[in-house]
Amino acid sequence: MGTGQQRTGGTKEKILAKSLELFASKGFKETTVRDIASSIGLQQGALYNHFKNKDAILMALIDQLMSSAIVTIFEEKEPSELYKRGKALLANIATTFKLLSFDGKNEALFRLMMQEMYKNSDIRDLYHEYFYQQNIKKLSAVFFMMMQEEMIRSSDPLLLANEFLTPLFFYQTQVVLLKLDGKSTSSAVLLFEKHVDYFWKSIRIADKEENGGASYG
Amino acid sequence: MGTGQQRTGGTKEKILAKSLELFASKGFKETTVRDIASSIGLQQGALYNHFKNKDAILMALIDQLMSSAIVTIFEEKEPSELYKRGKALLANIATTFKLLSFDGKNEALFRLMMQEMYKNSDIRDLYHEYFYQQNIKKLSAVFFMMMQEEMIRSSDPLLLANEFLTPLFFYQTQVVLLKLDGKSTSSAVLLFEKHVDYFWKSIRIADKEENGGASYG
DNA sequence: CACTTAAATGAACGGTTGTTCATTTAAGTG
DNA sequence: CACTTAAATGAACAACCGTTCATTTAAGTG
Repeated sequence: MGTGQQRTGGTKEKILAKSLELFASKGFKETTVRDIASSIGLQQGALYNHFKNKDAILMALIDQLMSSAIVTIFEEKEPSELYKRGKALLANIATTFKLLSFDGKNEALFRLMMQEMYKNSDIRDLYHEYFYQQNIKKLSAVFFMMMQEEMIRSSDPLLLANEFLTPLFFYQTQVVLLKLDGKSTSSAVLLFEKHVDYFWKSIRIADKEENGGASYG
Repeated sequence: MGTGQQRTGGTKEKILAKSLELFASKGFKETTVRDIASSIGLQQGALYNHFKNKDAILMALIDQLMSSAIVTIFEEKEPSELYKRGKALLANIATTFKLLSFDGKNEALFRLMMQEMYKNSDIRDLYHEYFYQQNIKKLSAVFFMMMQEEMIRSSDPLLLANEFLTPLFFYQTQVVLLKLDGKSTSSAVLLFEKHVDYFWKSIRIADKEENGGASYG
């Protein structure tokens, strides 16, 4: 007894994966336990060997969301290291946002979060704390250091962080929505890079005109 | 016969108003016909004298959404008139966004749209066409004229329109979410105005230094 | 082999859902 | 007044929901 034998063929993981897909595309309430079970070739009752109830499946997915790539935009380094990379850091963040919209699992987690946020205060807190606040704070710390080093014009770091991340978040949403209808995402995708260029040009200290010249004249 | 006598005490409107409230806070599927009926002191069956079924209520609300203030950010004037107002126009748009988050009905329509967008392609189309595309196009026309008149630096008008509207949309969402938890919206609200200042400063042609000086030195 | 036990079955349960409908109520019309 | 008709009632229905459970299956262990 108590040897904790593992006999599972990964059913629990299958349940989570299929539930995520279904919750993301139909919504939590609209997805029935029978939907989930039949999507992996089981009877409804079998699910209750792996989860206490339907809500427990959602909670397990929320846990996944918290440690997912969605909420960890930055690499593991500290702001005091990150700021040195300048525009390349911003470009990297933008690319991360862009790729997340095209990774199946992250996209589903994103859609789940967006839909249930308005009903579920746990998801709302998670969105606020991890998805928004944490990234905003870290990025404003980066901008603060860039200002001290006179890489960028000095202004409100928190505002700058919002100005930079906010459009990325919006474009990410746009891409996800466009994909739902099978529409082209190319023009939305272009905006990711255009935003980085535009943003960096508007904040950098234009001493050296590092690459492209001024766009007017 | 056929005189079309109106005997109603506005029940149909009550149904729509209460349904909107309930759909926005609990979701469409989660709201029962009995919820709606009892919220206006009726029995469930009475609703079917006014709407064919539950879906018809949602569709009626979608029609309201289409003509609501949410999707008509601009005044009725043409871009060739609007552009002359310069920064004041942008400030006005930002204020409109801000106020919409505090108007009960518009806020509810917004929440309904955000929740059901991912499941309902009608709402998704409406969001894309009216809420996003229409405003983006009109604003880029305005920016284009501002460039021709050398009020602002010349660049991609479509990009500029996105750069301006996108943060406003995000802040609007933030305010709505914060209000759901009864949290303070003051710092989010501040960002509306900060954004206008920051944005205008970064695009205007800095010939005359119209008000605030450069922020570094 | 016998024994244990995680996992799957499938019927069954109580509750809730959207919807229907015969009936009643009450307001407008001549 | 009598007549018409929109609106409200409240019980009822069939379908569907999440969940339970006695039972079976099958894999690991000694």
